[in-house]
Amino acid sequence: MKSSSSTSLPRRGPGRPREFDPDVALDRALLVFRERGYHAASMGDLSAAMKLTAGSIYKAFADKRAIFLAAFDRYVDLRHAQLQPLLDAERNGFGKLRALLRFYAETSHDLEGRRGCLVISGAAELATFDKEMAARVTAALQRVETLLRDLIGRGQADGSVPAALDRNATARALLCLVQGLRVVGKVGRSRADMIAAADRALQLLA
Amino acid sequence: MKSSSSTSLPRRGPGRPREFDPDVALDRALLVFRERGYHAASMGDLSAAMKLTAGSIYKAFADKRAIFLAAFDRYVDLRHAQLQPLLDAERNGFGKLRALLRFYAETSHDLEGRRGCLVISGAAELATFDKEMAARVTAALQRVETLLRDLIGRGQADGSVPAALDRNATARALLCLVQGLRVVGKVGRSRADMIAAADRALQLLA
DNA sequence: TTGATTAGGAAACGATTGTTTCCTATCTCG
DNA sequence: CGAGATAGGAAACAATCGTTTCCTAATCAA
Repeated sequence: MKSSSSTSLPRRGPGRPREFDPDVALDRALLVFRERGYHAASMGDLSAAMKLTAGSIYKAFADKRAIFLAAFDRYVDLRHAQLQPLLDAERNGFGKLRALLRFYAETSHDLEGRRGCLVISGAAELATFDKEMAARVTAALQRVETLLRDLIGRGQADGSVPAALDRNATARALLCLVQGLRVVGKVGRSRADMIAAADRALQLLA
Repeated sequence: MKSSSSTSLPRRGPGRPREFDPDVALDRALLVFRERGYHAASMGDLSAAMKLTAGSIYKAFADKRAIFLAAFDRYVDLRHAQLQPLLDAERNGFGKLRALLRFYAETSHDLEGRRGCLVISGAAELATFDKEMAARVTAALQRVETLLRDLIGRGQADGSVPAALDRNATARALLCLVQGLRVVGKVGRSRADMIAAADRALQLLA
């Protein structure tokens, strides 16, 4: 299937080669979707942000929905790519969990917080009547939940997290917490507020 | 200013009297907005759901945005009206907090969960470029946070919640948790999953 | 009654939407 | 080189959007 993820080769074949980097264009579209959501982002907005005419965009994407789906996938991948080194920098499970919660808090305040979360936009605007979109939202949430559960398990193995606590319920509760951080951060709270909330939630692991 | 909230009198004055109950119409519009969000809900959708022609709707509301704002206010009021008796049924602060978290969990699964939350829709779709909408979202979140903080304080007073814990940080963390329940519930998790997450979060008060 | 006023509703409105068309430019392949 | 194929981009496209108009119906004040 699609192996196109990031920095894939410009593709070899006949015809005039593409003059823009699809990932760069997608990063620009991503910002528009995050700020405006799906429906309020017009093709005009996307065209201006991507620095491409509508005609060129339609050569690369089937329709507006396809742009959003591609931006969505890229957004999810980028978030995890940004998070990973923060997790790697921590020694034990608890430290990694703290890093994860703080990552969400750090990206949920002020300017970066007001730029929204595509997962939440997709859930609110499209998931109800678009099964494929709903499946992607579910998968994106599941991915975070699984990561949380794995980190809890790791913490229990290395002794940094109490062995007694329910991994599944705790992972789900923390999943809700981080998604809530994104919601609350959309209307602009201070960094200190968000960090304090995340640190307070961390006490579920004490 | 507007004192129109619920079950206000049909208004006295000259001219043909209104034939529909604005609150009933608003309840119907509310469902459309919850399922589709703001932009994807067309006036045609609203007209059909409200059982009114567009012309009649525009007699009662300035524009589509005004319908959403009215539906938003009504949604927030209705949610608190549904929650209040559950709080009243509990004796101490901890019981009330448990009731609040479970109320969010109970309304965040399956059909009722897939119907979304207007606060989140408003935040994701409108708040970025509509200051008045952003203010309403902020106020709605603040109202829940304040309620949580008050209930924590009450619990600390009656001894059902540890006196040592940080009221502000805990209220904010629980606010994020319940908003996260609404996000996750949008793509349909089981009742058991949501209740378990809420109950697990409740251990922040132990 | 009569006049003023407002609601209900069908139809029409201009604007904007997402999308396509068409022409030119640039590449690969033989 | 020439044939085929694809990208870039301006302009045109049909459809849908939110909104208004206009006419009739129902009410209140006098």
